[in-house]
Amino acid sequence: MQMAAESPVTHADRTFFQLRNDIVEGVISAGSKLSETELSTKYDVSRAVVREAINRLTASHLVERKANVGARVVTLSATGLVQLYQVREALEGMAARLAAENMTQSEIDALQGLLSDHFDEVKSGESYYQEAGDVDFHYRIVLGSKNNHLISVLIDGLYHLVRMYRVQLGMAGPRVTTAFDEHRHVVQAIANRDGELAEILMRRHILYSKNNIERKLIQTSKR
Amino acid sequence: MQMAAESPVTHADRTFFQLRNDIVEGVISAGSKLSETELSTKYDVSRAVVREAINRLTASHLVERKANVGARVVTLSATGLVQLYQVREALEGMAARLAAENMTQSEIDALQGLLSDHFDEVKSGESYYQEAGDVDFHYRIVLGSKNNHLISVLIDGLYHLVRMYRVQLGMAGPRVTTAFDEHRHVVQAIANRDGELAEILMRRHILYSKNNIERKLIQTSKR
DNA sequence: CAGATCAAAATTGTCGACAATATCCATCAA
DNA sequence: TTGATGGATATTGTCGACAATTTTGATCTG
Repeated sequence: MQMAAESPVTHADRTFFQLRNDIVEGVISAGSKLSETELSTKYDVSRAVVREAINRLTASHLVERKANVGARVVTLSATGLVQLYQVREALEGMAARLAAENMTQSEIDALQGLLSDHFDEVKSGESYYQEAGDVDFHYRIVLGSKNNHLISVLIDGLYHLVRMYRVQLGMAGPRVTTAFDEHRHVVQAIANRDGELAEILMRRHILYSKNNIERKLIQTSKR
Repeated sequence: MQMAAESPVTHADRTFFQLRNDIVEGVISAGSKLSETELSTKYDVSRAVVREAINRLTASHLVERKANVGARVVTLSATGLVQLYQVREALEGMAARLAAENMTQSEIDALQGLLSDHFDEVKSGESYYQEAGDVDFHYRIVLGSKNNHLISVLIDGLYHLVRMYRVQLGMAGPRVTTAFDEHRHVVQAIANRDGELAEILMRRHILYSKNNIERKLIQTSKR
């Protein structure tokens, strides 16, 4: 999937992408303060562009800002994770419903092709699956909804937070084969143009997914 | 309802609120270009604060920005309206479900009180209802979800766009009494702590609501 | 020692100037 | 007339300096 390469055109763009990546990957740790001057020397740009980058991150819910005080990276928590997945369930459920109505036949074919590629990987045991494959699957369906609001809220916003949770909790986990089956059923419903079923299956898939990552979170906090 | 008075603390805040209001109310017309210098003289602040205000509006989907070109107020369209309501259906449906689980008993009591006040108004024929009452109803349920993502996406984001459509299409319309009944049923489900039903009813309410406003849009475009 | 007070230091907010880019418009060639 | 070219104009992007606010921490007081 030619992942709509986000190419920075302005300094603020570039700084925004770098900063976002550093936050998601944990290079800048969750809950830490973002000093404008410090970051401006680190990324070698003026404070103004750092400010703009931070403002954009605030819009993605990766950073919280208080007037006259400054910005902090969000802190990860169990309740935060649950709330995030509740929103995902609602939005991606709707996305699956709309995808069933709006995806072109060739897009559906491509989606099925993607799935059988994954199947081969899983069978031959390579399968790190989760990260690359799962993301790709969800992206295609969200884009297939053809709903701009849905697309931007999820892809520009929530997904980065989801990834932040995954990365920082060290998700490589199992859940490969069962998730694969769930994906297969969703695609089947979309291919049948059954939006109602696609929504139900997608919501359930995300619910399971939440339970899985939540279990990890609890394990981690016990250690 | 003590509507969490958004009080501007910084110039950028104030400019953001003013600009947002001017856009929603149609003082600055849909689709028009936002010149930074022009606005900075109009609101009597520097270009930097105008830029920040515009960036925030971009995050709320009220304006669109292109690098090195500038920002424009979004244009309203039938498909845009449909897409907006699809997202509302998903998010507010989930909000109603969560509200049924998470609202305190006193919050539910207050919500029922609000409804019977509205009932008196409707019966005595005052009833402009739609704007004030409807907004209040939806706000309470979204807040009752206790889900921060849901709250911010809807209240800081989509609702302003919804209002923009309503204002600019001159919605004062009928649909008062039937909407009232729909509200009543949703509240009943929440009072019964039946999240599943609350979600279904809320989704249907929003669907009807969309059909109603869509009809107006078609009428308007015919004129 | 706990808490209040206040000046110093650090950080964010705002501004005007300059640089980089896009847009406009007159000129020219086919 | 149409379309291309290139320079003038206007607009956005970036910067460093100053203003306003918060935070720090040293001193004083009970």
